[in-house]
Amino acid sequence: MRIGELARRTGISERALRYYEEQGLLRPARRPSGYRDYDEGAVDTVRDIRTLLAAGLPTALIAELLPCMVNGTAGLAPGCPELVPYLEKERDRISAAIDDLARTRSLLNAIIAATPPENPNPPVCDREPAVELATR
DNA sequence: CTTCTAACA
DNA sequence: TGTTAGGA
Repeated sequence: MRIGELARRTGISERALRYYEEQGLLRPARRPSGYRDYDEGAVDTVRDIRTLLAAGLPTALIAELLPCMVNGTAGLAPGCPELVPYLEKERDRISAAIDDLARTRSLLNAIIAATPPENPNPPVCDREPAVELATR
């Protein structure tokens, strides 16, 4: 399929798809016309790329990881276990990030729970709202 | 009409 | 990343 179809099927802009190729994340074949030619697997690969990027993994690591997670099997393909240490490091970083967010959520929950609705005597705050608050 | 590369009021 | 120019 050409880039337009892949973009539609993944919801990722053509611009981003070309950028991923530039970063070594995708290696589409080329047609005589020069148009990129993606195989069906590209759809899933793009999903993995988005997931990994969203989690904060560096593109360089993702580029090495993708070819190591071939078929739908579990574990890295043979000849790839050297990546495990890096993956463990990313996993630990993500765990720490999750913990930080959980603390933030707890703090907000405490504030929300301790704030009575329709506060008749609001705390002092003379500043104007920075943004229009939705009234719904 | 679709895609390509290169570049940025 | 978006967008656009200038081509194929």
